[in-house]
Amino acid sequence: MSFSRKILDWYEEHKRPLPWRQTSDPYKIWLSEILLQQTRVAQGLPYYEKFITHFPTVYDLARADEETVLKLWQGLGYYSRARNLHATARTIAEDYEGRFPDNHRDLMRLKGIGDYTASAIASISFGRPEPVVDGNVYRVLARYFGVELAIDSPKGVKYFKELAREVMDMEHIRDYNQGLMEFGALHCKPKNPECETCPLNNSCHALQKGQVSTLPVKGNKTRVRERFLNYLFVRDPLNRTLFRKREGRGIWQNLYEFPFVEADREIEKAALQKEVAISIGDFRVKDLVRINNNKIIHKLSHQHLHVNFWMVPVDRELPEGIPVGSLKEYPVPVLIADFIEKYLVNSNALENA
DNA sequence: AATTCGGGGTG
DNA sequence: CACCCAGAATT
Repeated sequence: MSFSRKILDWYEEHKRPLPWRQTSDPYKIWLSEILLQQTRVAQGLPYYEKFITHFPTVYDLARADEETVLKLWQGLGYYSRARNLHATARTIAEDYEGRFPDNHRDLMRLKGIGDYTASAIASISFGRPEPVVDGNVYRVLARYFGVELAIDSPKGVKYFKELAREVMDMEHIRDYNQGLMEFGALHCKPKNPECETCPLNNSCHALQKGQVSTLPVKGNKTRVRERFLNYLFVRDPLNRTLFRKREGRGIWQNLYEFPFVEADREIEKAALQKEVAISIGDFRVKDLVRINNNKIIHKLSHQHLHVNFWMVPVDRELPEGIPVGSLKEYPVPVLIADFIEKYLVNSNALENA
């Protein structure tokens, strides 16, 4: 039996009943694919339900404010996906009469849609014979065919894409593509793959050669940057505070946060007090008080954020102040959401600080 | 060709 | 702790 036939049979027996598998509506397929980029099904699933409920059609999403979209996306990470999702919804509504392109080339022109996602939508929604190559597919193909090229090298990317095209079943492309990914996610797992019960175990190259634990091969390892952030919870007599949209490049673009002082190392209270006196301008700043008792190290893929939150009481009303009670309405990074929840909602922790 | 975009689950 | 996740965009 062929490779693709075994994948299809396995999928028929083991597939999970996920909501985007009940339809071929390109809007829903597209939404699910954007949500699931670099994201596990279990983590993305509740967000899919939320988005479909709030935005049943692409027009509903196009009509929304970006801030509303970011708020719904809050907690999922890689927020450029949300911004691009919103931008593409508007493109589809305004320039495409609400209909998604039905082929790989035209899908690729839309923001947030790269080679993988274009192939996924073209095949799953429109039945086009396009192979998908995600992290799961890299693993299954590398092991089964014994490919030792690094999956994150240009040669590797090209080779795996061509290999995937050669072995796909274009007659059953919807189930084949989803089945191959599902097989990688549930059976041919990164660690402890279940080779004993694998339908491919009599012809898997890695299994015969003892390479299951060394394939696939990956090249670049990520370097982590250490950063030191001091967030300022400036509070005026009316319990208003300063809250700003994060602009420019870098993490958390267009999300909200408190003003902050960044240093190249852990900063002392006296030095910070000096900085704060400058940045708050002519406001009289009383004593700074560190709010968090324990060290906060917020870990991202490429950054370790060493964070302190400081109470900065000021003696008169802030013209740009926002009521503390309304902070929860803004889209914020998890780090800020956790702070608000811990110190500003269940608030007695703050009074003890 | 390398880096940089989050956050959470896993072993 | 390191690794991984239905990758894309930028440099």
